[in-house]
Amino acid sequence: MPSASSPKLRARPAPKWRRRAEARPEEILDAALAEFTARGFEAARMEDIAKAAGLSKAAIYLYFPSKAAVLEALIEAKVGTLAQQMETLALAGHADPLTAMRMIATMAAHRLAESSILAVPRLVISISGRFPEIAEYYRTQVVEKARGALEALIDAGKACGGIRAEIDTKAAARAFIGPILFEALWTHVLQGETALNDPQKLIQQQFDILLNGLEPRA
Amino acid sequence: MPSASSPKLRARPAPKWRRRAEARPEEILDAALAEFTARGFEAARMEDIAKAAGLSKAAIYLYFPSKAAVLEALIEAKVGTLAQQMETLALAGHADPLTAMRMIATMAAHRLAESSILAVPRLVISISGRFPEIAEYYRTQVVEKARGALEALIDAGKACGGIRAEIDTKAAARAFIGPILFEALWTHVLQGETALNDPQKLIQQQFDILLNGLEPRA
Amino acid sequence: MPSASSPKLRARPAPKWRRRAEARPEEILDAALAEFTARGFEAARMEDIAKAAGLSKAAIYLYFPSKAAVLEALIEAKVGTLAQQMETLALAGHADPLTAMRMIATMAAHRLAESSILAVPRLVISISGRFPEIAEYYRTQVVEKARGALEALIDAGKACGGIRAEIDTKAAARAFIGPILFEALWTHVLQGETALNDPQKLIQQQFDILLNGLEPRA
Amino acid sequence: MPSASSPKLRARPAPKWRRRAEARPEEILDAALAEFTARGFEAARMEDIAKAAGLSKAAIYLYFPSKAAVLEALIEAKVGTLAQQMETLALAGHADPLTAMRMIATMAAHRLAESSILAVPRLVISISGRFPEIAEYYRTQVVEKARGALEALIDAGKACGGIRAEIDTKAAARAFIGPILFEALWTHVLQGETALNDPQKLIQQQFDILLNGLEPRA
DNA sequence: TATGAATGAGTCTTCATTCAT
DNA sequence: AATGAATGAAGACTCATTCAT
Repeated sequence: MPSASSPKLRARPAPKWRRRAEARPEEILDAALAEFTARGFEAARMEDIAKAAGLSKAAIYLYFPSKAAVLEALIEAKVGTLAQQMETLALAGHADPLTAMRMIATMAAHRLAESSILAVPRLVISISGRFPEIAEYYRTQVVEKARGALEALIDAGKACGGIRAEIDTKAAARAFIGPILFEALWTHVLQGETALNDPQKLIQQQFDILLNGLEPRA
Repeated sequence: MPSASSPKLRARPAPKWRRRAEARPEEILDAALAEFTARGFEAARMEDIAKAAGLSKAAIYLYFPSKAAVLEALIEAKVGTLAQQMETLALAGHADPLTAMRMIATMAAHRLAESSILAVPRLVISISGRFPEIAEYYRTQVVEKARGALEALIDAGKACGGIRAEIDTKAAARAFIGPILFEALWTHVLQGETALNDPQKLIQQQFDILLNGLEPRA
Repeated sequence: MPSASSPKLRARPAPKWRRRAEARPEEILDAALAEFTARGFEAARMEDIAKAAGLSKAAIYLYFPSKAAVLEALIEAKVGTLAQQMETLALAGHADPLTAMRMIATMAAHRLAESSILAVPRLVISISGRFPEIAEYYRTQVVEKARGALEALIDAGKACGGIRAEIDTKAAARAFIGPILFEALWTHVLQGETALNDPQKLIQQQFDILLNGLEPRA
Repeated sequence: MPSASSPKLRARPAPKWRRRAEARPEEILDAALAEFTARGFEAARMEDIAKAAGLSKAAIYLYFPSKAAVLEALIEAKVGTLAQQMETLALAGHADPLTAMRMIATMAAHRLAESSILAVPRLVISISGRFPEIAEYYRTQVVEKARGALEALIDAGKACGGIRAEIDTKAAARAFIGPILFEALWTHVLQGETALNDPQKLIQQQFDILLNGLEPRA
């Protein structure tokens, strides 16, 4: 993460104390995520974050040098977990790529039903104007990795004949991810009625189209 | 799925002296959109909006009672143009639904290449936490309408045999919209390298998958 | 009235136009009195005064150079009427001073029942901190005149034997005015239950005490 | 009928650094009283109050949520002291009611000579239009209590024969309080020449009239 | 480590006042 | 004589951040 790239984000001086520094920061970040997504980065108040984390406002500054630093650390932390999960998943399924894709989609659909899962990407979208480096970081660390893994899967599918060879890999990845993403935004951001409450069926339908296409087969 | 390219999105150079008062609100909204998307709603300063619109800070309050009211009016105004465009488009193509869909997608891909097009939906996403009613308004007035129109098109396609009858309409709409939306977010929010600079090809590939599916035909 | 005594009150330049200047100003002053007493001088908005007077905000400035000038003119106007009324009254009754006093008190009690009557003195009290010259002007032009007239009456009463000669004139005036004033403040400012709704009785009781004293006569 | 001379009405020189937080609210209220009475509630600036109290503007908001809240707290605080003083005084003198009344009047006259004493009632009058509840609060907590105590005294006087039985108690109270109140307003609000600089004589004269009446005894 | 107290630098909002018409 | 439009200056209130303890 480009931690000092933003000119207003001073690098935090490696602190000497940081004793219980393993427990506290995480609590703070959790609280911050909640506040940031509820009210937006600017509108979120350090005091509320502190209260939610069970600290005093001033104590946050023992762990993070500024509000922006909290945001950065927050993204960084969430990204860590995510990225590796994805790679594992994708690598797991080179044997039978299509089955692997269906598993991935099912899992994704399940997790996207919980609204907290979308919190981070939503936050990233909302602050992307003010913190482009964070958006970029998220893209490279999360989305691009996931995309890469998915594309590898699709290539594997093409290799073993489950997927037509002439298909553009990027387009296929997009066709796979896009609908799920759309449903997630629709549900959690725009608060529309969701198809996510029956993930099994959602994925079933999606895969039918994805694999067989809209047109009737000859 | 986006939006009338307001030709005034860039604020015009502030004129030295007063002009027709009827133009003012629109100028203010254009300036506001620019500031809101650049910095976020909270971080945008009324003074900057005013300056960009060529007015004094206080003058904005002659037209809108508060910052939040500017936001609301902004969304409302943009939504107005959008919604009707969409319906027109969709209704236009019941004769040959599949061709119509391809046209719509091509047009969308073209327009999404301009980054200003995504400004409003992005703004909606970023403020959806603080102003859920606005998000809902946007959903019902824009997204739901567009979705409805598209679903009608798909139903027409099913009726005339161009689309398999057993396909779920909602899923098909999702499969159509999702990838385009994903590419737009990818490009403008996450700033990844875009496929949008060759919209023709993008749509070509997308439709190939959408119509024929990933699997080889028997 | 010390019209330019306050350094912040510029003397208004004798205007050339002032054509319908006889009707408008009075309407403005009436509206101003209402707003000033309802909200206080500072909190009263020129726009509300204008609206109440049936003009545009800007039009007030054709008649008065500033908000403070409106206040001054207002006091000046109200004082004019009051002062002469009082003198007339007092002079009228040198023949039978005690009867005259009773008449004055009765009339005062009647008029003080209307809450609008107290509006000006109340306003004077409330702005006395910020505009000491106005307070002084009011004292000299109204209260001192009234007091003078009343003291003359009391002196006349002493001369004709209706009032004990050894009584201090100022103290007698105070004893006469004070209770009425108190009742008025009590009623209109502090909103207590009033004795003013039976002015006849009020004055009866007051005069009994005033003339005969609290102690039993020998 | 006024009030405990708060010895801190003049703001103390602001100390360089923090002191006991418990003292702060009181300091703020003292400073606020000074500013409110000098300029009026609306015209008084929070910054000036803060400066006078030796704090920053923002610090006031640690203790009071708004300017109006400062006003309310101010009145409440001053009222607290006052009310109990009055009751004590009045109860003290049931043995010899007339002597007690003379003592009360003397004390009142003495205290009214200090201009700070009238500050609170004056403030109450000036804001009564905008904050009627405060005026009412002041009436019930202060004026009505004082009046009640005084009326009890007068009733006691009637019972022991020092005051004529047929006299209306309320009227007598008014006749007692009114002149003192008038002199106070006259002196401190209208800035007339005062009789208060010889309180002894003032009370002497007042009581002569009050007890014996204006008319010569037979 | 932790915090209560404090503040400087803003931001929205209001309003008396001006001016072109 | 009148006003719709505009603004400069000001004020209440907020909040990230600091500091003494």
